[in-house]
Amino acid sequence: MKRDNRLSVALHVLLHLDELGDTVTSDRLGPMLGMNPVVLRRTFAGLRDAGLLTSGKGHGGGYALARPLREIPLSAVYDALGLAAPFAIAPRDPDATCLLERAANDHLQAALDAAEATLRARLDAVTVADLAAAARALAPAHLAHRGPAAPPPDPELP
Amino acid sequence: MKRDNRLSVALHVLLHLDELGDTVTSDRLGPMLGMNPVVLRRTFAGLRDAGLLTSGKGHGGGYALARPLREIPLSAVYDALGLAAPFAIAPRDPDATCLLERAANDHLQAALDAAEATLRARLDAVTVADLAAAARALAPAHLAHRGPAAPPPDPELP
DNA sequence: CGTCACGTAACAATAAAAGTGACGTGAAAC
DNA sequence: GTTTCACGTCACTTTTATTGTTACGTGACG
Repeated sequence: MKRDNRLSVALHVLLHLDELGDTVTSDRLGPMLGMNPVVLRRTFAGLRDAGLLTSGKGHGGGYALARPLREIPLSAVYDALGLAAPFAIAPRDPDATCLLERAANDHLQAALDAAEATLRARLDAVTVADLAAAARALAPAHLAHRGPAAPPPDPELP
Repeated sequence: MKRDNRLSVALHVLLHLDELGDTVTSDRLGPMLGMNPVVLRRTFAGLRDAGLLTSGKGHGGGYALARPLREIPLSAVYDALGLAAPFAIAPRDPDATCLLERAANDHLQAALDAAEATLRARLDAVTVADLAAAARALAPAHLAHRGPAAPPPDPELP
């Protein structure tokens, strides 16, 4: 089963954009992340359309944050990427005529919906700035120069 | 993103095995489900190893339930299939050296873990027999000949 | 002992994602 | 105004995962 890691990549990029505080080109970002620049540009299209980052052409062009990380909940990034569904499993035929299959699929779908709601609640409760703060907490010596750190987010909510 | 529907298929088969109350060969099941018999046998290997169904060779062989549906929570089927992870998204590199990436991946993984816990709780709370009851509730006229129906499971828990 | 059906391995076909090259467009630099 | 840069996007290739298919061994039943 192949898993999509665009969300992970997007968060990583947003954090680096904030750290650099500058516009960065996809040609620089590609090697940094070990990805093809074209693939990155494809991924960023959604983030740009969602207003999370800006893109500029020509000299001095590239990508930059459109707003502070504190105003970007993880769920906004999740939505911006337009991931069809977060699950690797799904009912075989949501509109099956067989009643037995229907009953199975209906309950399976309900369970998946509940799980997705949990995921979304988690992503809603944390901003990208919280991740930056968590990173600073991991290595206070190196990166403790970006303003007062917010209290590290509770790493394990109930 | 490709989604796995083996869980849906497995539940469907278990329900039909119960309805037929007999051993069924993969060559009969394949066309019924629009799947290749070999693929079904591959899928059933896990269910057999987990003790959910029995398989017999030769004349009169095929697959049959190893125990009543009431003793099979959906989570047992889920586990028996050995689905690596229920999610289509994942951190890009769980052991990243970049602290920013680490922070992002750690939180993403925690959110995914929470969602999986929700999914598992749902699958634990329902047995395959509950699905059969739900199917009977959908069409009381047709299939109401398999004993008294349990109350239909609450379709939307909090 | 012949047939049936599982269990598996090896291989082909298919499909999805990623990588690649090319080109148009707008913006800045010169 | 022309050159250079970098995005945006298309078309195409490569890669990888899953599924389908064929084949064959093994045990069970008649």
